[in-house]
Amino acid sequence: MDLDAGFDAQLDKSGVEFDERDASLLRAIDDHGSLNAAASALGRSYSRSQRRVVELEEAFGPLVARERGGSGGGGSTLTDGAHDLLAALERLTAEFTGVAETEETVLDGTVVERDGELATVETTAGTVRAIVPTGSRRVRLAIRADAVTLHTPGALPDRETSARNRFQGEVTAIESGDALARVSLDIGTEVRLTALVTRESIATLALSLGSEAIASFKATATRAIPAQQGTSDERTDD
Amino acid sequence: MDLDAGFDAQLDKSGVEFDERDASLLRAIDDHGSLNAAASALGRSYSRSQRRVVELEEAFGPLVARERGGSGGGGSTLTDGAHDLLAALERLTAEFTGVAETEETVLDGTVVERDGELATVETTAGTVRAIVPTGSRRVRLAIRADAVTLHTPGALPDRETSARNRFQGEVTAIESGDALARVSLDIGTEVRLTALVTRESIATLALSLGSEAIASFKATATRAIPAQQGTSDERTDD
DNA sequence: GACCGTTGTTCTCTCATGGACATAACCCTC
DNA sequence: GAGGGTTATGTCCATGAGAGAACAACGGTC
Repeated sequence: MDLDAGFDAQLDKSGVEFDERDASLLRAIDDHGSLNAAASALGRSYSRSQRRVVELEEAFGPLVARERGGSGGGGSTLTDGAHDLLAALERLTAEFTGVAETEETVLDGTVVERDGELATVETTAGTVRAIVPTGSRRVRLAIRADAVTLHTPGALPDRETSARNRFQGEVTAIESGDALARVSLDIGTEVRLTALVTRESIATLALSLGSEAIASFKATATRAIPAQQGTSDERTDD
Repeated sequence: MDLDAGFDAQLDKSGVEFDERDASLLRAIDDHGSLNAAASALGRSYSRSQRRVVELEEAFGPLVARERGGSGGGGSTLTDGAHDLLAALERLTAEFTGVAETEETVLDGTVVERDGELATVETTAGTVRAIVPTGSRRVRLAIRADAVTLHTPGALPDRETSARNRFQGEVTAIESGDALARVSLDIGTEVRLTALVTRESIATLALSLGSEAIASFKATATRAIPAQQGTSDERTDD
C-alpha cells in the first residue's frame, strides 16, 4: 500500500489555531520587514493577512510590532513571542514528521492489570507494559521502530535499566540504508518486531541474519489504542 | 504557556486525503448498515456523503459494499479495506496524540560530521548522534522524554547496546503521577534533560533527588530541525 | 404488479473563506 | 505643506463546501 501518512500540525490557545499557514505569514513578515510586502510575496491579500494577525494576537499576545508612518512609511517586525511560537510549531512539525515516517510494529493484546495510565498487556508475544487509555480491555499496541533498542543476548542487566519490555528473537531481515538500517526480529509472532538502528550499531552488535538479539523498549514509549471491535465479538469489559 | 499542541491526521493516496471526518462517516455506515442512515445520523446530507464515498473509493479501492433494492431496500457494509484504513488512521492518530502530549528536551548544536541522514552534532551537553535533514549546519535537537532510558551509573555496557547517546547527570526533580514519573537530569546545560519513566523504574533504579543517573537515547529517536536564526546573532555560516 | 427503503444523480440555495479594491489614518522626509 | 509607503478598515465578488430537495433506478417482499 503506497499510503502516505500526513498531518496538519497546529498550536491551539484560547480556541485559536496557529498553523503552518500562519507560520509562513509570520516568517514572510520577518523576511520582508512589512506586513504589506509579506502578503504580496505570499500572493495573499493584505486585508486578510492583517486581520489574521490581529486575530492571532488576541489569543497569543503581541506577535508583530507594527509601525506606520515614518521614513519608508513604516514596517513590521516580529516580537520574541512570535519567534517562540514559530519555533514551537517547527518543533512540533518535526516531531510529527518523525512519527509519520517511522514504521511501527503492531501487537494485539488484552489488559490484565492496570495502575493508573500504565497497564500490563498480555499479547501473543508476551506481556508488555504500556500506556493505555482507561476503559479499554482489548487494545492494540503500536511500537515505533525508532523506540526499540537492540542488545546482545545476556548483556542486558535485568534490574538496572528503566526499559523493561524485552523480547529475544532471531534476526530475519536487515535492510540497510546510507547510515540507518531496519532490523526485523522474529519474536514468536506472525508480525516481526522491527527496530531502526544505525549501521554502526549493527556492526558493534555483530548482527547478521539468523543471529539472536534482544529488543527492548520502554513502557512509556508504547502507546495503546482501543482495539476496534469490528471483527471481534467481545464487549464484556467495564 | 497554556499552549495546546493539536493536529489533524490524514492518510494520503493518489492525492486524496482520508481524514477523521471520512473515518467517522465509514464508522457510521458500519454502525447503521446503510449510507443513508449514516449520513442522517451524522447530520450530513446524503448526496455529499455518497459522493465522498465514491471519491474515496477512486483512490483507496472498494470501501463500501452497496446493495440497493431487496428486502428493506438494501444497505451498505464496509469492506475489509475500509476496516484496514480505519485501523491505520486510528493508529496514526494514537501516535500523534502521544507526540502531542509528550514533553521534550531541546538542545541547540552544530553538525560536525555527516553520514547520509545521520549526523554527529556538537551541543553544549556533548556530542549527540541524530537524524538530521540534509543542508543544515546549525540545528536544534528535540529529545522526547519517553525516548530517554535511565540507567544506574556503571551498569551500562559500553559496546553492547544500540543506544549510544549517553549523558550522566544528577537528578534535580522527580514529579510522580499515578504510575508514571518525570525525572529531570542536570547534564551540565541550562535546560534539564527530562525522562518519562514508570514509578516502578524509579524504585528499582533507586533514584532520588541528588542521585546520579545515566540517560541514554537512540540516535534514530533524536530528530533535528534547522535552527532558526531569529534570536541568535550568528549569520556567519553558509 | 404494487410497495418500500435503499442507492445514485442532479439541481439550487446558503454559508464561509479569501482575494480585489477603495479609503482613511499615520508619520517621517524633503 | 506635499509626498510616500505603511498600517488599519470596510465593501464587493469569486470560489468551494455542504445542506436540502427532487427524481430515477433497483430488487426484494407482499
